[in-house]
Parts: sequence; structure tokens; C-alpha cells
Amino acid sequence: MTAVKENSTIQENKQYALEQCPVTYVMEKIGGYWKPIILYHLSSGAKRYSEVKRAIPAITEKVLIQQLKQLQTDNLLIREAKPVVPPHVTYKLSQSGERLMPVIAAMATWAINEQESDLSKFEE
Amino acid sequence: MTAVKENSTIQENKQYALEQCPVTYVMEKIGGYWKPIILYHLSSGAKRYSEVKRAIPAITEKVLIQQLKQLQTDNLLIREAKPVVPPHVTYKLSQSGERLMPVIAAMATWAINEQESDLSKFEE
DNA sequence: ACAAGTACTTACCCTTTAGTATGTATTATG
DNA sequence: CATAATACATACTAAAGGGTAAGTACTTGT
Repeated sequence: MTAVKENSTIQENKQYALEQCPVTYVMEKIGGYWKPIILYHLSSGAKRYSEVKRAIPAITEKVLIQQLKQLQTDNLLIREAKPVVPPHVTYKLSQSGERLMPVIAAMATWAINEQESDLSKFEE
Repeated sequence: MTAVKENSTIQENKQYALEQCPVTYVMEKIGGYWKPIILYHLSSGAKRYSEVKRAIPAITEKVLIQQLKQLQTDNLLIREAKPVVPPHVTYKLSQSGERLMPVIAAMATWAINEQESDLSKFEE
């Protein structure tokens, strides 16, 4: 498990900024490159670990499990393990994670629009 | 200017994933901790460099200017400098940046709801 | 006996991002 | 002549995140 240190400026930012800036709160939970991508792929329903891996081939197993754990810790998704061999583990969105879907959906919408209008580069 | 290297797995991910996963496209542009926070503070209108700094006290000047430059490069905001002394520089959202506001707004909404329901931690 | 499959773990290293501290140009002001 | 103010730049360091490679446990299939 990767240790989390609590002494950077970002950490200090948490203390006061959460009341000041709601976006800061979001960045604590889904900041970073992979987390929104993982959440996006779980938006269509629960997936096994290996299914998530296949959905995002570029992610390494170490980083995937690391991000999944952090998302669990932040109560954005739920891990369910069946005690069988070979292991059967699924990940699904928690209620909190489900409530994030408007954010992910807004991202997807923006991305699709931008990629279209990427032709007209010198807007404004 | 911070150089950008193009050889990580994340970079490879860009090649194919942009067509597969729209969220990846978004993460290229606003991934990281500070960018959405900066965009949030510019959503209420153009601000001078020093105003942005005051709005986000925890960010260092180096990181702020670095993120502002990257956001410019990605055409999310526009820098306007008046050739006066002392300098007068404002930053504002581009049209592309404006179109991102639904994402930022969705984040803010989620954050506010979550902080309220943070009391009931063991949901589901 | 051995390979395969699942869901990981561990060790090590490299890149990116962030933080600290100091410096710069220009002009107005005391 | 020194100081202040703005919007940076630069050098160095530290922390976080990400990448590579290999290993583990357990059982089923060959």
C-alpha cells in the first residue's frame, strides 16, 4: 500500500479550501489521471478486476489496483470478493460514486464537442 | 518553461484511447490537482494574475503560472497583457473553457451534496 | 508434474508535479 | 537613492504518481 504523507501545500489547502472552494473537495477524490477514466468504465455497471484492466489496456496492474483502492477508501466504489478459486472480485460504484456520474457525463459531452470543433483552432 | 516529454504509458494511451474513452481527452487538459480549481475561480469572470493568486492562497506562484500557461496552451483560457508598468495581465476563459463550465459546475454540486451526506458514512 | 488463470503484492526506478527561495524589469513614490 | 508593486523567471529539491518486472496463492485442466 502506498503511504500517504500529510505535509504538502496541497494538504494544507484541504484545511480551509474545502469550505471556500467545492472543486477542491472533488480534486481530493478524483484528481489524477486515471480515476475519472476508471469511474467512466464502471458507469455501465459492475466489472471484474480483469474486465476493468481489459477496458483500459494502457494502465498497469499496479496503478490500477492502487487507484481502485484509493477509490474504495474514498467511498466512491465498492469491492466485492467471492471466496472462490480462482478469485472473483467485482468493483461497482457506490451511491456516492453514482452521484458523480453527472460530472463524468459532462466530461464526456465536452470531450465529444471539443474534438469536433478542434478544427477551428483559433477561436475568439 | 517546463518541457513536456512524450514517452510514458499515459502518452501512448492518448493515441488510441481518445477515440475509445472521451474522459481520457478531458484528463489530458484538466487532469491534475490545480487546473479545475483555477478554472472554477475564473468562472465568475476575468481575473488578474494577482487576483487568482489571492483566490487560491495555497498555490505557489511557480505552480500557478505553470498551470496558467498549460491552460493557455490547451486553449482553455486567454491571457491579455496591457503594456503598462506595473504590468497588468488578466486571464479569462476561452470559448472552449466556457464550455467546460458544466463540468466544473457538476463538480461543485457534487461536492456540496457529499459534504452534507458525509455524516452517513456507511451507505449501501 | 506442469502450465494456466485470477487478483493481486513487492521492489526498484523514472518522470511529473509541486515546493522553497531568490532574482528580474520597469516606473512611480518617498 | 532606496522601496514598492506586478508578473513573472530560474535553480534546486522533494514528493507523488506512474512504469517495469517479477513473484505469490490456490486450484483446474493436460
